[in-house]
Amino acid sequence: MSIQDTGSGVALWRQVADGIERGIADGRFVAGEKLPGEIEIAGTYRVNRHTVRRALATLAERGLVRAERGSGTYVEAPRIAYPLRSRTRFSEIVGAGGREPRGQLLSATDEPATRELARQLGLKTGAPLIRIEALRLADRTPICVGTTWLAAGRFPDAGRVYERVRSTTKLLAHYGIRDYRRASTRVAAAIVDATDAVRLDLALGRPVLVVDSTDVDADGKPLLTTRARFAAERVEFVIENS
Amino acid sequence: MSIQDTGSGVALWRQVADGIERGIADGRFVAGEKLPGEIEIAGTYRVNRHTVRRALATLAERGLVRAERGSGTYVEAPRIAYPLRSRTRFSEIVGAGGREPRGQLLSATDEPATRELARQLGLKTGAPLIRIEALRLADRTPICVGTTWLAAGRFPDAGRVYERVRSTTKLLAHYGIRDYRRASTRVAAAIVDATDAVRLDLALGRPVLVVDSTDVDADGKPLLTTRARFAAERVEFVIENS
DNA sequence: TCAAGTTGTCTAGTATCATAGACAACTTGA
DNA sequence: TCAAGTTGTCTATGATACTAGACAACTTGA
Repeated sequence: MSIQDTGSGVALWRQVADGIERGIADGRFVAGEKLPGEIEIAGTYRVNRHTVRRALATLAERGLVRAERGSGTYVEAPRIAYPLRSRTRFSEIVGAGGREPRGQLLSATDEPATRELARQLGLKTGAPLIRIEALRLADRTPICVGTTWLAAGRFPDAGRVYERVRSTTKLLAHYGIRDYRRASTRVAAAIVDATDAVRLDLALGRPVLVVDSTDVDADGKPLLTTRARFAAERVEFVIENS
Repeated sequence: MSIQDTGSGVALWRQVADGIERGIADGRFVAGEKLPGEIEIAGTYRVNRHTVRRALATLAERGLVRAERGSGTYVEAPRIAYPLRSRTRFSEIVGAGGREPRGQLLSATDEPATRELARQLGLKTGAPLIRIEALRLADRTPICVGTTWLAAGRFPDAGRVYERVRSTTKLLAHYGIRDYRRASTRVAAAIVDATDAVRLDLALGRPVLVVDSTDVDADGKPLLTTRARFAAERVEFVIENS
């Protein structure tokens, strides 16, 4: 691993951080596993413990590791590369990464359309909607919480259906919609709120990626609109420039 | 070119030096040509002139540029022409270019042969090997990092011997092997990894030439196999069609 | 309950990094 | 010869990097 003396123009903490990151990248440290203690790392790189702490701090800030006081520093799961395409299926993306996609219904309620929701769905303000809150996981790691609104008239009992199929794709198929595509996607970032923090198993103050999207059928008619909150430290979006 | 603020762990003078070196490497500055003045360089990178001077000083120390008081700073270093022959000696090649060849042992460890290594060395999978990591320089410029594997049975204590003689030729001579030749050579290219980048004093993202080769004795029996990573911007391979 | 081991936080000192300005020494071209 | 432009050297100041030591806060397992 051999670190260079100071004078190389690359800070020691950066060399240590790169070394650990490389260890994670090529599997020397597995996700969930405990890293060696700070004192031990300092020994192997022959630097001060504070220098190791600085390296770990940058890795923690980027979500690659997580420090637990009194216990140790643990490797976090690598981020899922999440392509944003016109055909975006959570199950396909997670499955492609060799992890098992899961869905979990949190709640299904009725509520009237706000003006903004009505506009996105091509309905009138106050039209009856079904609001579905769902948690999506890869294996046992929560990835995102999504709130989906559908017109109650077109998709009666959508909540109960979703509870059974646990997938948006299958939900729409149940109503005879074979194909759909993403009409628009907007991405923003925010700090997780207390409710989502519990659902996503995130510490308070951590960032989330907020994705607003509307799916339409083959004719371009709006089917549903979704606001999803992704745990930023577990996902990175990939935009393909085609 | 975009230089990062301080805090990235890479010193500004290093970023400037890398930028200029890159300019030389991909031909923006040609050998013999005058670089822009220090004040102008400072302007384009938005740093102090002293910072530029430090960057140029390291490049001068490595022989890439030469400063002439009152006149300017000029690009020196042409690439080393590195012939790939059946008799290939690093020390001879570098010495022929009027530069002093140096070798530096990075590590010497024991490890069992993988199937691939065993095949190349004519041994059984799992046979004990000695793995030597060495850095090779011309004057003070790192040229390549090589990982060499030898059969531990035939070359006991090879690590300690290499540390003393710092040359593959002399290492083999120590075991009574007067002559050897290259049996096979394969050349590939890759992006430098973080560890080699530090060793080769290369900026991240720069290409390396990866050379896999096996040396055999006069009878054609494999002696050692090597995977070397050459700083692509400092070397060009010459294949002589004879 | 306790000891050992871990991460978190604080103070302090030294070295390096980066900026700023001034002037000397030298080269080049008019 | 002279002016403009170049690199070389000096002093000075503040910010950052690295090391060192001590202790607090916490977790784990015996």
